[in-house]
Parts: sequence; structure tokens; C-alpha cells
Amino acid sequence: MNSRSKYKTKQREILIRYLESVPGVHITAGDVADYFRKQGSAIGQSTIYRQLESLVDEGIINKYVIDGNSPACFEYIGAECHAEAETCFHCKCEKCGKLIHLHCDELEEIQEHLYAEHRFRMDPLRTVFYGLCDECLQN
Amino acid sequence: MNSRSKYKTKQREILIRYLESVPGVHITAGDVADYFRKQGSAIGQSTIYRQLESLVDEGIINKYVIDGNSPACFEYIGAECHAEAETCFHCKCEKCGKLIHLHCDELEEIQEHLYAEHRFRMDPLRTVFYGLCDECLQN
DNA sequence: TTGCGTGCAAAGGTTTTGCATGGCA
DNA sequence: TGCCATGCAAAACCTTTGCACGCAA
Repeated sequence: MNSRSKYKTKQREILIRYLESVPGVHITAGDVADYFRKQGSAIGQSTIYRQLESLVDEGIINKYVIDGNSPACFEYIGAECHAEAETCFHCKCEKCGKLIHLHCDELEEIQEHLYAEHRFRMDPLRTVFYGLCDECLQN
Repeated sequence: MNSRSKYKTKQREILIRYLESVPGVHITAGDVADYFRKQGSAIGQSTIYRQLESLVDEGIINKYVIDGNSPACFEYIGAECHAEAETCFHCKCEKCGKLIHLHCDELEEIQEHLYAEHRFRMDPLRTVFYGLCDECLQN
């Protein structure tokens, strides 16, 4: 839960660089392992899992769970979202997989409402709205 | 995906009766197995998983996947309560893991807003708000 | 009788953990 | 030097699958 990196290791560096290079793409832990294995600079799988967990905690990447059996997906959060982390919401289409970024005042009110009325401090960086996008609704 | 029961077996009967008896409660497949084991009327775990899958397909129960590692949660809906279940929102505390159910008009407006303004049809059955609960905020 | 449902055991796949080693600060 | 990170192997975990048997219709 609270695993923030204190050291700057080589594995962490190249992992971040890789994730940065594929913004808006969903990557699994297995994908990461495969990528570095093919690169000839393999990283141990436990390191991958531990670093991904840290990066999620640090808000550098997001973790998405589509369903219990498929592996979890990770995705780099762009610099623009990072800066406005607290006002960036994500919607994911369950059909086409598209990820939509939203900046919207009304959605920000959700957070306030959840906290004021339900005593729940929602974290928009971790929260993903699942549903259907416009295109898929019409098909 | 398409596994609808054709036979009315004893295991299916008592499973439905149990789920009906705990409406609004999240139950895992393991919980179900434990319950019947203690009752002295154990059901094979594969039967539990297969029946739960059928019941989801038939719209009798809902399945929630909170995160990839914890087991999936199931919850009785019942024909008359279906509308209610669709307005049930879930908040998960990232610290203590607690799962909170919310029925709230203001949250329903989120759905309408997302659709009206952003053309996104959110599915409350799939969406989980992540954040911190009241207790964990104070500690 | 037909074929679906059951249950056991085993497999499957993802993620976590123990522990010794290696590397950052 | 003192921790933290790494990596290997093994374990843990939930869920699915194969197969023979049992039971509903």
C-alpha cells in the first residue's frame, strides 16, 4: 500500500522510460517483462510488480482492473494530467477500450459531495468510470 | 458467458435461498463455500462458481470486481430490486479495504451529466470510487 | 433415457513472498 | 556503512477445467 521508492535504480529508470514512451496504452506486468526480455535487459518479475506498485502509489501510472481473471493494466499518466492530477477524471469504454480524460467542474463537485455527505475522500487519479463511449453506443 | 441453468437442482435452490437471505451484502465465492460447509450441506466449489456465473447471466445476482487480487463479490438483486441495484454506487477504501455502498440521488446525477455533457454512459455496476474512508482519514 | 449438473482433483495464470545478494546514497 | 532494491524460486491465491458419476426432466 505505501511503497514509495527512495532509491533511483537502473531498473526503475528504464521501466519509467518505457512506460512514458507508450502513453495512452494499457500495459500488463507480463507485457513489461516480455518487452525487456526481448530487449536483452530483462528485469525480474517481482521487481516489475514491486516497481509498478510504487509507481501507482506515486501517481505516476494508473492501474486498471478490467475483470478478475485478466491481468491488471497499467498506464502512464501524462504530464498534463500529473499537473492537474486532482481535476482529471478518466472514463473507460468497456467495449472499445478507449480511455477518455475529462476536466470538468461538475465532476469535481462529486468529490466534494462524497466528502461532505458520505465522509469519503475520493481519489480521482485512482478512480475510473466504466461504461460505454459515444461511438460504441451508436453501434 | 451464456450459461443459463435448465435444471432445478438442490444446490442451485439452496444457493439462491442463501443469497436472497442476505440482500445488499457482498459475498464472495469463498464465503458461500464456507457458509454451506458450516451448515453441513457443503457444495463443491466448482458448482458454486458455475452457479454464480449462471445467476449473473440470468440477472439474479450482480458481480463486482473491486481489484484484481481480492476475490470477486456477488450480490443478490432480485427482480423487483433491479432498479435499485443500478443506482448502487461503490466506494472502496484504499487503506483498510472497506467497501461502502451508496444510494444517493446526487450521485445519480453524475450518470446523467456524463451522458448529457460527455456522451459517456457510465455503468455503476462496474465503476468503483477509490479513496479513503472516514475512519482511515482520521488515523 | 438423455444430457445437464455435480464434485473431486488438478491445472491454470497472476501476483506475492522469503531470502540471499547486489547496489544506491 | 546502512538500508533499500533486486532476482530467483516457491508459495499463495482465486478461478477454471477434465472427467466420471449422479440426478432432473
